[in-house]
Amino acid sequence: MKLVDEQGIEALSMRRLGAELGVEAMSLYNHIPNKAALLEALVDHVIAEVPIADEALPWDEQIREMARSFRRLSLAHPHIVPLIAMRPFNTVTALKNVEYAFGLTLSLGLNENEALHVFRALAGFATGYTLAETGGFFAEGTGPKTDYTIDTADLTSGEYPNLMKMIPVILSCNHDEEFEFGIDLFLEGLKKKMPPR
Amino acid sequence: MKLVDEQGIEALSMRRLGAELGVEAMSLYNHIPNKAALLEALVDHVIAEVPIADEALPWDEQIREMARSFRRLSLAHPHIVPLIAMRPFNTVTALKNVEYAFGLTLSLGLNENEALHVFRALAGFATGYTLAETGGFFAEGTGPKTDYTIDTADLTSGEYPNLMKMIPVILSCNHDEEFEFGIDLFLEGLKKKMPPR
DNA sequence: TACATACCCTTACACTGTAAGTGTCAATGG
DNA sequence: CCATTGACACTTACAGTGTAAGGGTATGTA
Repeated sequence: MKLVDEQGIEALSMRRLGAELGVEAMSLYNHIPNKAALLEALVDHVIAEVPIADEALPWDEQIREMARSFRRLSLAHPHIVPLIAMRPFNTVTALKNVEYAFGLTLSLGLNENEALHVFRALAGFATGYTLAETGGFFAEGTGPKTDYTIDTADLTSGEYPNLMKMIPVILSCNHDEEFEFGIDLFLEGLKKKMPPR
Repeated sequence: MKLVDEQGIEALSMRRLGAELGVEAMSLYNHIPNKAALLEALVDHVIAEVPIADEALPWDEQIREMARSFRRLSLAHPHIVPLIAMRPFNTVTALKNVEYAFGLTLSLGLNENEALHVFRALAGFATGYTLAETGGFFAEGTGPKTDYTIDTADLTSGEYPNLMKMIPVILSCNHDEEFEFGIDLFLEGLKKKMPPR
């Protein structure tokens, strides 16, 4: 984890990890079946840190807390976020969070199908947003520059008036606030779909 | 693209692509600077197919259409979805879609900051959901099986009552409908945040 | 004393992206 | 008409990857 956090995911090779541990690469195979399992363990380790929200809180505040925790821990290990986003939440540790989340959505009075939809919509937003954030949003210039890449400096022509108008807020945007805004949209929509209690 | 669609992203190596084209691997470098540019071109090619919605439609229907188109084309090239989700939308072709989307959100009467939030929330949901869908949702069994992976058959103990209750709907869930439900939540929340016109 | 287990090692293989250099056509300009 | 150029292909080579195969040794158990 230290290796990945400090040097990125492509720095994690069996030989390099071995060297870090003062051991040959092949010795690692006495502890892990293969590299895929190693990556899965990394994901599991991050997910394991996501705490269950305080069940005494109002349900919407619980949802907020879960999303915040997920994002906070993702941002703490940005190089692992693509791995997290790509794998289904079916690791040992993620199970307790899924169980909790289903309990929460079911308690809202929705039927099972709708409860599942709500969970997946929120999980989709949280992973998608965080993935984009760690990968570098459009026009923030953190992404890799290639032949196909556009630089904001190239947009001086009048072809993209709306985009030009947005550049200042893109550069000054507060991501914490933006993430909360996204959750707001969801929760407001959800409250409208919920049966009265 | 054909190679990736048929055999997965890891089947795309310079040598294999060369062989497919009846050419040596190094000859490809006369046309592309490096492999990263090749991948970026693939992403760009998919995004290029996402059509701008009919501007005569109501604004919420335009948003729906854009999200649907993005998902439809993503599902047509599932192995490329992780690449799409990881890169910022700053390729040449994606630019016109971003410009259009900003025009749409700005036209809702929101200020620029909020318009950006709305765009990113929707984009985050669409990419996150589609990524999860192509990667295999939890408990649908399409993900890779490793030591850390849970199988639904292992859940017979009473530790996860909510999860057990959800298994049937997880297996029978209609993803088209679910995606629409997610957009619903967003749009309902958005309508509540919008200034009256 | 015998055996099993845990853990490390070395060697080897097939594969990766790509730097460097060479060869060969077709088109262009003097 | 010939020289030069550029596009495009080739070969060779290098450092790096995951991991299969097999061998060594120290510890704990029967």
